[in-house]
Amino acid sequence: MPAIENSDALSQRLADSGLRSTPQREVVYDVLLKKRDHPTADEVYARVRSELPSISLATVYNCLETLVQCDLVRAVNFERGPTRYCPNLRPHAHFHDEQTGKTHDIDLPPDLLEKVNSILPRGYNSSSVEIIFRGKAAKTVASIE
Amino acid sequence: MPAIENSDALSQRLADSGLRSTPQREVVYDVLLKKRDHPTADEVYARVRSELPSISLATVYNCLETLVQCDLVRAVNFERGPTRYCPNLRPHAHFHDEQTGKTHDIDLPPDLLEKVNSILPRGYNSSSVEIIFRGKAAKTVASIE
DNA sequence: AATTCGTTTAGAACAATTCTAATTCCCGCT
DNA sequence: AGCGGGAATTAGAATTGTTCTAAACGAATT
Repeated sequence: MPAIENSDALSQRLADSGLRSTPQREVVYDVLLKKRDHPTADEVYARVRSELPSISLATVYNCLETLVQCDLVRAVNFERGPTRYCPNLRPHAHFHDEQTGKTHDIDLPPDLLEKVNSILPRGYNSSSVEIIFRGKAAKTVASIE
Repeated sequence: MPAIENSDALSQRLADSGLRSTPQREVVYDVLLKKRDHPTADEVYARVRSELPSISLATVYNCLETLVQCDLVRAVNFERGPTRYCPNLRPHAHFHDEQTGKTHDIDLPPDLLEKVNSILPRGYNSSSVEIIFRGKAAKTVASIE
């Protein structure tokens, strides 16, 4: 696992952005790292509460937003519905299983992003690409959910 | 322009699904065809009203949903915020200009979808792929918005 | 003309998120 | 230690986008 993906990285990144490390931010980030099933803010709230019962939902939203700003977490929106959060920083696509509702990370080979970017006509300057598959995954597929 | 992208196609597709052609559905579809700037339901509502002043917002939502069901229109969700609607049926990606907020369609070369699909590990069965670019488009880029 | 069923409608309800204003917390300074 | 100031958290209200509900409408069918 890359060194960046642990809690020490958090205070580092926060400091870099002139922000403070707080218990709320740490627990929110820990929760995302611990169960990488692309939870919604509400789901994060529920999980964080078992550790920090007095945290408020607004703070969970604030913390998630902060983590996204610091590039430690990606916010993902397939379809209408709540935003989901993903601490996987490697370039990856999302596979959305329409049967189970679960979302799987699919690592992207380095050359693919190039190839995808190459379809952009002149004048388009892309800073990021998102790829979302929809379909059905075999039961046997190993996954972090 | 492909024959499917006109209003006659609408009653055809509706009939195929056992649905009726109505003035509301026609105007909603016309509005989407006429100005392809990926409008939200509210924006569609505003445009339709100039032609059909008594239509209700609920009906606009209903019609849009119907058109999506008939595969005449794609619903698109980048980021949180309202769903946007797109009558472009060709395989295409979306380029979201972060400066202007405008969304541009980018046609996909036939081999790209193959290439993209090929990164899926065994066991993943994709029924559709969505590709979203974010970035900045040069002012000079020609576009239907 | 009565029946039926799909469609439209207004408004209420709902879900997700953001805003507001008050409080609390932490840090550096005296 | 005590104080001032900015950052962070908080509860709850407000907002936004969408869906639901129940009534009314309308076109086709008996």
